[in-house]
Amino acid sequence: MSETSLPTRDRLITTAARLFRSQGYNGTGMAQILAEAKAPKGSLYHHFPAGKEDLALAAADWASAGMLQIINDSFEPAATYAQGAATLCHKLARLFDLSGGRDGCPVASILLADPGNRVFRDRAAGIMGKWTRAIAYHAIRLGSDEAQAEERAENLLIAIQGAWVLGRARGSSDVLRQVPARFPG
Amino acid sequence: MSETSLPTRDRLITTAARLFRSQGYNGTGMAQILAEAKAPKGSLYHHFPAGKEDLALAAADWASAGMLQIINDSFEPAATYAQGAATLCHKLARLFDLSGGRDGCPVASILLADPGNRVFRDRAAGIMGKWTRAIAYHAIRLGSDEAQAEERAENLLIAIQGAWVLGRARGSSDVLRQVPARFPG
DNA sequence: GCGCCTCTAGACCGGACGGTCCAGCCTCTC
DNA sequence: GAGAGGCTGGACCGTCCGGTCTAGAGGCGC
Repeated sequence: MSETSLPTRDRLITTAARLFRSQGYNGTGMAQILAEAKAPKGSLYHHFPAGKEDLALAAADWASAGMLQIINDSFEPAATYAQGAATLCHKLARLFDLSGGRDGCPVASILLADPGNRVFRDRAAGIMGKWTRAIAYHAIRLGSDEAQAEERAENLLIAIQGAWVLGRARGSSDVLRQVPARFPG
Repeated sequence: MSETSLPTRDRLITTAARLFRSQGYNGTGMAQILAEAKAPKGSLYHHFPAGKEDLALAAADWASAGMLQIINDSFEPAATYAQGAATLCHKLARLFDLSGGRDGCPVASILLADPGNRVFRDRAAGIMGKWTRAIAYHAIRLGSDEAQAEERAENLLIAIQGAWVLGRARGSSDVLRQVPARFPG
């Protein structure tokens, strides 16, 4: 965990993102976040006045940025859309394994715990929209027309989300690895 | 809620299943389940000695039986696999709308809150395996060979799970309704 | 040195959490 | 009618929850 050397605020965000992702928003207490981030309570409420919800939104945004990075890293060197999609699934499968076969979608686990929370839900929809647009952008760049690009991007995101759920249940990244073969569209 | 007239034990199971599904396992307190099921604490710990975990497993099993029923109801009258799959997605979309656009996979929301819990995770994997086998059974009945049936069933389950996640974020059943068109395989 | 402001440190709070316990009711059996 | 056992009702418990508050440490410009 190179989290250790970061400034307090970033340490809180990355630690919260990691814990929320594997234990869920409601399953993770502030005390644990504070302890693992080695930060006192005062600092947390200084940086995130609205408390847990503030921190969760920041953690989700941070996780989303990481996901966008992975999407771009996967598609940029790709010669075809299919190749980029395959690389993306492969990278996500590796990260899944690194988490001990536990971590699914970072945004879903943080922001979709209680869909009654409109702020969380809207943010989740916004973030996933960004992901779709990022994938669609590369699809167009790699030869798809606009309509097909949008469809491909959405299909890929649905498949990845489904694979994350099944993969968590089975504790295996196989589902994620099979996505490109199962859904070549 | 026709839950009201059921015997206490069943009232607890159905109420717990409903609340866990929309608020998550960790987001739902025993007090709320007890209040909405109109049952006293003593009864709960009489019927489910191990408490919340016991109740969650029973609720997941009950929800799984409901899902199997929907799968069978969808595929039995179908003339082709594609038709059965379309009916299934349509039925799930209707239920999704009835929940106010909130409820995703009942089993995932109950048993996958913390994948560190092996009992929960194994049960989730077992239940989803049942669903896959049920779908595959109908695929074979409707003309698929065994290998294709298994692949089709798994594909459909992945797509539905993904659509549940995206649908929750957007508060819309559209994703679920589009699954048959997006993933005809 | 001084005042200022950001950030740290942790004691403290009320309430909600899951769980225990037991007295008593109701029904079923003899 | 007596006794037994399944079930109910709810008081009660220790723990952990997210959040507040205040005292002061540390770096900055002047």
